[in-house]
Amino acid sequence: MPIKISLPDGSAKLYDQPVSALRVAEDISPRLAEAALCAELEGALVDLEHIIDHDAKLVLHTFKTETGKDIYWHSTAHLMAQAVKQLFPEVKVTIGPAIEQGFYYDFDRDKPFTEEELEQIEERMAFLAKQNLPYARKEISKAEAMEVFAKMGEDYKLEILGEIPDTDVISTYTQGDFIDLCRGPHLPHTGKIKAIKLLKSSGAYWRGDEKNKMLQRIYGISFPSLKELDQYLEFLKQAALRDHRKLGKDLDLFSINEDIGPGLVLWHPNGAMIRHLIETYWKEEHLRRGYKLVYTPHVGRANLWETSGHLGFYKENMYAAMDVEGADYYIKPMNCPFHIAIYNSNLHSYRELPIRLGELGTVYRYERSGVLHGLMRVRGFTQDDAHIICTPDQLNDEVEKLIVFSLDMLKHFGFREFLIYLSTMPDEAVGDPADWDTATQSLRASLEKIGLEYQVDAGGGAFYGPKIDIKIKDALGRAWQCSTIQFDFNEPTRFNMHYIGADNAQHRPFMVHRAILGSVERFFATLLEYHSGNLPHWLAPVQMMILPITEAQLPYARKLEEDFRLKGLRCEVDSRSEKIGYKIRDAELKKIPFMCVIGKKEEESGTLTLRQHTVGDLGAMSFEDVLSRVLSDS
RNA sequence: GCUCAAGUAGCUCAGCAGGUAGAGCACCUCCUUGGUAAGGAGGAGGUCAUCGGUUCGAGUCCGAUCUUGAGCUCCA
Repeated sequence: MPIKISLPDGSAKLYDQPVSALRVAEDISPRLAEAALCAELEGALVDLEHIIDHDAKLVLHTFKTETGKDIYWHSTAHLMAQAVKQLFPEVKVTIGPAIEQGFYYDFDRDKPFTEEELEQIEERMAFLAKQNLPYARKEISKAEAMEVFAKMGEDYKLEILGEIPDTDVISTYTQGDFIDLCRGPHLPHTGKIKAIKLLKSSGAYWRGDEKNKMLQRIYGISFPSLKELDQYLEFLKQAALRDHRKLGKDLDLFSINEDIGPGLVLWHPNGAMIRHLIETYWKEEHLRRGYKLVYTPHVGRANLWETSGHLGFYKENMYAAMDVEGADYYIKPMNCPFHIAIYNSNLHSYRELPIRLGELGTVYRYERSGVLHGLMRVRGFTQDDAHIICTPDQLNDEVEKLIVFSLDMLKHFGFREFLIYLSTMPDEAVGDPADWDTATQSLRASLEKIGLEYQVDAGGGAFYGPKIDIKIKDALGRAWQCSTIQFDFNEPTRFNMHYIGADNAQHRPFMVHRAILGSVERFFATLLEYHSGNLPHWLAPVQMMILPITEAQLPYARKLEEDFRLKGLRCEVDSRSEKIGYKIRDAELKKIPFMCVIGKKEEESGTLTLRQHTVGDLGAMSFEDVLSRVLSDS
């Protein structure tokens, strides 16, 4: 009875006796056999050496698939551990997984690895790679494994082994003189690893717990060719140029001042203009969708925060109380208690619901000094916050509208790729688990109805309710949370919120917290990085620079400036006594979307010559043409 | 908060066998009035993050503090 191996393209191969995955690859094409890194058999990942002895679906992974990259980098991590053990035998190995871009391995060592040592390790890795050492899998019992790693003094491996059930089969992978506890699979041999770069080293706690010992982590990346490595290093270089902290300085958008305090942002005129444009658009969109805008204070009495539960659940993120005539006041870390107070200031009928209260509310949270990062992570920031108070049967509809609203708004700013997460009940939570389940299902149903791909973050919800988060990526591909839609079981009860139902009885409303941009600061940073500072022209602080060729055109330039401004265009005149090339260069570096060159010709013919940032000369056109072109949204 | 690294003019950086600071750009003045990414000359600008120590003498060595960066942990 032949063995039938089904392939992803729908075809199949028949074999009379068991074959290795590699053999199947060879039979498909020699090139595939060369490129193949590991195999997936009926959804389970296995080595290429794995012998297939029954009918099965087979997928071969190369460096082109995520799984292929994963295996490739994981094997490189093992190679790094081998090199480190050879060079520094006293070091203990711990764990070394593949990550989104590369891999790391944590080592227990007294002192950090220096740059020179990283180079040494990198060289040793290249040397070992060239030897084509096979990654040999071996399955042993837990007892045997304990003995092997105890003999080597690898305490961390023993700790990991200790948590594996006694009956499980343990696998080890050995390449050359290095043996590691590992589930696998791995590359067939080290020779597949052609280009290696160790990027940085830093401290990392064992198992990510700051109570544990700090280990030395080395990050690296590898590729099947030098060309791909060079491309990646070039990408890192380009990403650094798009860093919002650099752009913020270059374009004079914002600063953070040591004397004022870390994590506290100063918005310069150009940055403030962009923020104003974002916020104006935000307000208009919210009014269009039935939101009511509110304003609330920055501080509130201790009693308020006790009622809300923040002093119980959120105190470590709040700043110390300030004394006002003997009463404690806290600066707000969230806006919700204030919005609830507005709701509670009146009696509400079910006919009024849903009520949607929105505010660009500035909050202050204590963040540990080590986590601050440009505008991405600060101590004072403005949330585009809103609270939706609705009846239980309005919930699904509201959540759905919210998801659509969020995506629409993010798309309007140019974003196209989103990571969506559904976060469920954490260990420490308030509310009835049955309610949690209902709300979580509602969030899930909305996501599925709209047809969005999402990941479940089990236990990642807030203490007060489950949530949907939408993240967007920065220049380096790091994801930052923007939109968040959070269900709240906590505060409606604590603040005794209610509405009068059709039955003339009091009912508890449902409440949803939500932010679309997240924080204006973080959103602004991701926006800058996404567009490399070349903002869509509706967001540019200066949309057009008027450049007179000589001082003789200055009066005409001033007149145009005024005319354009009256039409709602943000423009300025570069009146310096410099050559046109110099003024163009300057406007280009400032990433101003349009330049309007005014010379003798233009003044006499009444036309304008337009130039677009990064595009170049667009030729002569009329005042109206320039206007419509510059004011268009795209 | 933890580990490591760094902090010199508005910006980017040089200076480090310890002998009281330098470049380019930006800025100001003057000359030049020039058609699509830098015209020329001159000038001004720094208690070398802060505080303390070692030394005849410290940007340079040591310590503490503050801030920044890369991670860890945590989050909008």
